[in-house]
Amino acid sequence: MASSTKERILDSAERLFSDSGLRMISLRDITKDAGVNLAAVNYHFGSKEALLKAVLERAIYPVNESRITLLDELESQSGEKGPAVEDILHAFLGPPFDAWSKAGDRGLRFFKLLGQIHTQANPEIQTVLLNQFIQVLERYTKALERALPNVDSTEVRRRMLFVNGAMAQAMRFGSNPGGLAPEELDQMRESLIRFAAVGFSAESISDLSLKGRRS
Amino acid sequence: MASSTKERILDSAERLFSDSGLRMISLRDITKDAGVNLAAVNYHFGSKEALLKAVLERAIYPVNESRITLLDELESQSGEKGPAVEDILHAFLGPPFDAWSKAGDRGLRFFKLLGQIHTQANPEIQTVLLNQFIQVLERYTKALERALPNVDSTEVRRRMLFVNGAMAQAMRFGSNPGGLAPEELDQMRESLIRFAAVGFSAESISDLSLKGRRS
DNA sequence: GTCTATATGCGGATAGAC
DNA sequence: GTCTATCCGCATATAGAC
Repeated sequence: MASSTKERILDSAERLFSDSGLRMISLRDITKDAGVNLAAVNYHFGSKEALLKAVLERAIYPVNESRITLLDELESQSGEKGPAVEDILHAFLGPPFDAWSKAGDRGLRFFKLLGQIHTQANPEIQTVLLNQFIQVLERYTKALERALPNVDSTEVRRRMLFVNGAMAQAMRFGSNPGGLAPEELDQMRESLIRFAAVGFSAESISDLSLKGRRS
Repeated sequence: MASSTKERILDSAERLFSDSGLRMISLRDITKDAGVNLAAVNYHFGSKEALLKAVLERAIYPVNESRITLLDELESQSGEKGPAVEDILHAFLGPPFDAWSKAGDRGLRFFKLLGQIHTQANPEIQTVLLNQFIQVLERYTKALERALPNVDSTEVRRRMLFVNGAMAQAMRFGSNPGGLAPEELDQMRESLIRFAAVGFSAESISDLSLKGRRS
């Protein structure tokens, strides 16, 4: 067989949840799309919520795993001063973009799905998700603090927030109807890394006034 | 009376939609929270979707309006070269932050609500929303292109995407339980403007390689 | 493991009295 | 304008035959 009932359910659920939200999609929608019986969901997963968890784990785990691996490699290869800002950001931003371009439709869906979770899922599921990501975020924040000894810690964390938001927005944009061609996707990634690296390396706020620099 | 039935419905709907999503919240939830009768929603607004539109218009219009006004002022006061990047970004990012700090709980809800719309609303509502915002975005993009003659147009648009995402993420973060103290909010805004201004002013991608700058 | 049939409840919307 | 009562459809979940 091409794929098992369980996998077909996961595929359909991932696609439909991502495109249209968690609550808008019924088990009937999913089972119809997957070409399986309605009762199969409860047989294989137990409930709609348990199905959502299974979808999440399958989709998200590989990206975070890859980010950790890449940072490990960077740190083992770098010298006393640790990896450079650009390299760190490349390791952080690369995997989601790679997932996007390599996995075709499935890759970009990952980010829509994150958005759906963030706005709709119950706290328990959000926590499961957040805990995984926080581990990654902490590792990267520490690496960046080391690479930027002149920027204070709370400022590094704020900037990491900005980078995350910028990345999510770029992904959402690319997943619109029409989408992005492969070379546009590459440009987007490089632009983002550059934008983030320059922003991260900025001096702290007090150095320059934000006004009166016209002409 | 403290507020009319219509206003109480709008207040409750805004809060509940923002916190928990559009589809998760029923008219029964809203009318119970507002302390009004279930049938009042259909009497005053006609349908759940019409209620959502009313909530949106009330929440979003003032911010975009304010952004346009501020840019008008900047441009009338600036000379031949037009406003500086920092000033433009200040005008773009200021109003949402002001709404946030001034309106108390209501201000921050605005951004959660945007997120809900983006992931859950039907295309018609998204389009209404987007059309308003696109006008603002176009005005600001043109101003930035003028201020950055050495950065090409598609790159300016990409960076505007990043700024939007960073802003949204900052807002979402601040709206978490615990939230941000007023002075932390100010720091967040200044950090974001600085981060964005520096990122915007970066040279185009080809100038520096992104690798091999370690040690 | 997979199906049909059904239990049970919540959803939006409305009719019609007051 | 506001209320109660109700229509009707769709949701999740499960029972039980095959």
